[in-house]
Amino acid sequence: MTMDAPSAVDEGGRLADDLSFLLARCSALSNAAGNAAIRALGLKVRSYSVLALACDSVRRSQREIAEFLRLDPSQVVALIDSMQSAGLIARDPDPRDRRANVIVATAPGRELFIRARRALLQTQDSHLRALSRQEQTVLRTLLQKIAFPE
Amino acid sequence: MTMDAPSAVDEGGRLADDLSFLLARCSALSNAAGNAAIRALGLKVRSYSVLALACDSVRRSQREIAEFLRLDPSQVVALIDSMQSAGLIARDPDPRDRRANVIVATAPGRELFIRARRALLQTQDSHLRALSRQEQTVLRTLLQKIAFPE
DNA sequence: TATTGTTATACTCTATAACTATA
DNA sequence: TATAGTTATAGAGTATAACAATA
Repeated sequence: MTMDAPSAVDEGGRLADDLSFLLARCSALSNAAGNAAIRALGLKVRSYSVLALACDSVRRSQREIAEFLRLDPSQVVALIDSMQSAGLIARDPDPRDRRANVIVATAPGRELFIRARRALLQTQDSHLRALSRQEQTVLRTLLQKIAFPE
Repeated sequence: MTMDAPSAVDEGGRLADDLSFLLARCSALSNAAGNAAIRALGLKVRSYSVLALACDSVRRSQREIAEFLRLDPSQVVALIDSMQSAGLIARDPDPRDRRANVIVATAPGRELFIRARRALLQTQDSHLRALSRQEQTVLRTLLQKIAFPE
């Protein structure tokens, strides 16, 4: 019993203890910092993510990119359009399924990705400086369990 | 050296290992599940968060709510308007600063909050079932360090 | 029949600037 | 001068349905 006993509604209901709220706030902070970090490169966190997948050795269709980034496939069309216009990625027809396009990064796209990744890592380090390396590893493992459940 | 050695770009650059991406994806999943869980109550995660703060024993101004939820103050106006029309919260003029409103929940608002919190906890339990209780506690602590740095 | 990419559309959310009344 | 709340508005993001080509 403290002097400032929380009300009945407060007990266990504090927003600051709510995992969903914390995820939302951390994600918003991270997204804002990330956008600022790569704005000079003409990228946002969203387009950077597409670029990262296009650089990955796993070749992915637009559909797979949409699922991975939790976007509607129709949204991915516009994203890919603009990045293709900018010469960062290309639509590679899938010979095994003529409906599908595999999204691959161009050489300039890969160079930009590497620069953007470097810029993001620097701000992440300053933004996540509240966590030790070990804590960051623990956080990564826990988030991956939620993000990609078996 | 595995048979499927990652490309040079892949090394250390996999999106699935990126804390910012993981935060975004977890937040998106959590937000979608949360919205579905309380849709029948006429709430979304956003309005639920406002309601939770209005129920808190700490009396907050619109400005403080905006900062806490990482929203622009102008967005909070519309949110509060609709929730006030629904009779869930009230604008309580701050006698010490006649510019400011303190946002407080009405009795129906508190009842709805309790029901919504119950609904959310149930889906959280199913959504976060990938984590043990102990892991959830660790995750909460780590996220709080990022969300509210000293 | 079902799926991939696409288009179109409407809706919500977000960001910005400006205004008022207070401080 | 600066701040709390408000208004207006343009832009970005989101959700939905429908379509052609292909499976």
